[in-house]
Amino acid sequence: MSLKLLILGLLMEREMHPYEIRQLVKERRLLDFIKVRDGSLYYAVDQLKKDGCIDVVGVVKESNRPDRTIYRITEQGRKLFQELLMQQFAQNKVIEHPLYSALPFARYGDQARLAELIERKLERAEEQTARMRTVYDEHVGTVPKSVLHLMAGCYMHAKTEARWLRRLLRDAKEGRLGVKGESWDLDADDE
Amino acid sequence: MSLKLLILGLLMEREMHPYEIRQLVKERRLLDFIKVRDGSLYYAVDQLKKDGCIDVVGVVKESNRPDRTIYRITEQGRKLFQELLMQQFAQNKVIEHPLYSALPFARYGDQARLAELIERKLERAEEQTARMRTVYDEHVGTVPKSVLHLMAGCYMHAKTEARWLRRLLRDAKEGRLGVKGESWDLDADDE
DNA sequence: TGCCATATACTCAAATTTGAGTACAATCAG
DNA sequence: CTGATTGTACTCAAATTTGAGTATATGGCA
Repeated sequence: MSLKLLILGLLMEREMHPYEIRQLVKERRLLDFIKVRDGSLYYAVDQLKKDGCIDVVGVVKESNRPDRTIYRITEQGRKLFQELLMQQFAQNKVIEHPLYSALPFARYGDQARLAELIERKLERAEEQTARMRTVYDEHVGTVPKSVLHLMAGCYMHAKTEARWLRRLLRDAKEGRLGVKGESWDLDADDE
Repeated sequence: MSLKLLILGLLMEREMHPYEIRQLVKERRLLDFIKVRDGSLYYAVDQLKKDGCIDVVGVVKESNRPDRTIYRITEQGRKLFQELLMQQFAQNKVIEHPLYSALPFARYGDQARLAELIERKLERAEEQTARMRTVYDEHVGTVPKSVLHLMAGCYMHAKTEARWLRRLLRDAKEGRLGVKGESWDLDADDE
């Protein structure tokens, strides 16, 4: 599981408590690319502990803040880390877009309303494209190239989505979603 | 949940039993875009029944085949369908690539091995691009345009992934993943 | 005829994710 | 100085997904 990889990866750098992991993920802009819910985080940490991949180093009681349990990665954990890293690179599952399950039934919905929703999605995708571009530009030269690739990938995918939605919107606006249609040029860059 | 949308959408056409839904999804090539595990399918059907969105029409006992429970969509179900459809178009979550959680830690792994894995991923992405292109071409003129858009989206995303991986592979092969690197042209179409 | 693979039609426990809630502290505007 | 918001650090039940298993039947091949 990718969250375990994330936790172990950060613990390779130094000992941490779960909340600190959360903070670090945010700080490094990884939150823009990887979702981390509190529940999953603490669950994953518990699993890792149970499997002997991380150890409790100690509990810090700072005056009147809640206790913070600090963890360290073990030898076992380093092994799992390597496995998960390779696994993540080895697995080959096709990414699924939420619209994929909706599009086949688009003709049953109110066309005008759908066009509106698609328009909003397009706006978001364009914002996302711009944001990812900025994040990328801001990190050039300061982070390892693999991280740059991560940001680049996010930008490219966002841009592709925008391009996709732009055409979808055109057809939606003209109420063509339900009719059998001819081909268009999938590779054209018609922005 | 998108699986419920799928089930209700197919039941809009006619009454069916769960296994038939599975078959239909396969037949229409939707399986290429949407994953449907048996467990989830039967679970979702149970939920829909419990919520009164579908009714049991009857159980067919064909000689010595297992019984097939046939379901029909209810008025309630049609309402939920509309809701889910709109929800699916309205939701705006960024797609997450499995590599996103691995790339930040790529420098801790064996570089040669990673390059190999990336190469394999690239091959798969190229195959997927070609397959999706074929699926698209095969369906032009015979399916509603929204379905064509679905296939087009899948093709475009696969193509983008291949373009992304191609550059990643170049850096991985030269062991540059761990070093701080300069910018490259994200929009170039260097195939 | 015997054997194996595949198709049919599910079931189920275990793992994981989700989403909301808890409890206290600090900070800041009015 | 008071009330509202935000930050810290988790907890937990319920929903969902996963992956494997079950049981029967059919078709093909040797």
